[in-house]
Amino acid sequence: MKEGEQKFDLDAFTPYRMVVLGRLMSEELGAAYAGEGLSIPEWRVLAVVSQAPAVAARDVAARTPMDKMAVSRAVASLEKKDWIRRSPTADRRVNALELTDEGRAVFDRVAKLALEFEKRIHNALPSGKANGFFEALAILEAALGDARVEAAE
Amino acid sequence: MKEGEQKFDLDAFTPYRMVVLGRLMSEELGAAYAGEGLSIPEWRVLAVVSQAPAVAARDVAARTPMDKMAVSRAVASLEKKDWIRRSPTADRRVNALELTDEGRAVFDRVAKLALEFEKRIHNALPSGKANGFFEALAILEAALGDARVEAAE
DNA sequence: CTCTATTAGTAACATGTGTTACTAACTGGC
DNA sequence: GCCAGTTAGTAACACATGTTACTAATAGAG
Repeated sequence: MKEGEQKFDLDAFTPYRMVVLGRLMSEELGAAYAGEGLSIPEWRVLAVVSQAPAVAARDVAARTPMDKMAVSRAVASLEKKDWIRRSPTADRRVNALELTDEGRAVFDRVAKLALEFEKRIHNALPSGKANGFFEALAILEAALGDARVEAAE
Repeated sequence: MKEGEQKFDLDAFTPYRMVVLGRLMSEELGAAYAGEGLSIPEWRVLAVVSQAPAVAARDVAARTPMDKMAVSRAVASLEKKDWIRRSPTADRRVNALELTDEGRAVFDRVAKLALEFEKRIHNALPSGKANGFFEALAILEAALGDARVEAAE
């Protein structure tokens, strides 16, 4: 190796590994999503709306890594399938979002598969390692999230 | 909660957290990539080619989560910028890929930033936690990768 | 040799995603 | 009340990405 040349092993690079692993997981789950005709943004919207009744689109954007445009698209698509209902609120710019019965049924089926998958992940990790892993995840989320907020100010 | 309704907290869902965290990291690094006019696929190609002299595009595809079309596009773009050179081989379908001097220089600068970022990640994790985290990553990669290969057979 | 099956790479199309800019609606100061 | 500034949501555009199908080249069976 000449002077100044960087040695670099992509396989040992953490951001790369995180992205690839996240992608592997998404692909696994893709079967569950796609089987119900759900995209990932749509699934995220359903997940947020299922927890809080009558949320607004902006709340979904605040609770997920989607911008308001992505939420808008997902909601429009979900409404077309009659899985979500929009109703007017006092603030006429805002629509309250709710699951329809059918939307709730779809969400329940996918959530069931998602929870099974989550269990598989936990089982794959030897007991004792799992806790450390999730703690480390939280630490990194906090470290990077903070850095990002600071940079935006 | 009515009968059969799933309780589901997106923030505690590991695939979601992995994807979001990977994305946060990519955004951090985006400054480094974009500062040099590099996209992520291009960066991956540079990283693979920097390690092995005269690899073929198919090898890049085999070593990364990119399909051959993604590699083709990244290589075409890198060649236009004169950061990669293609030379013919005995098999006339295949081109041997190599970094140009300028390509090597760009790669070295970005790799330097990437390694600094990697160090930041390690420093963010309390000593003792870091090893467990990377071991857990490897376990999950193996578990999911295998499942995926099986499914494809 | 030669004919079929496979492989490397790309073109063309469809789809998804990010970005900017806009409209309608609201808020708060005056 | 009224106007400047802000917010919710969407439209329109550019760009990136995935998918399918194709071409050229090679390998391998017979």
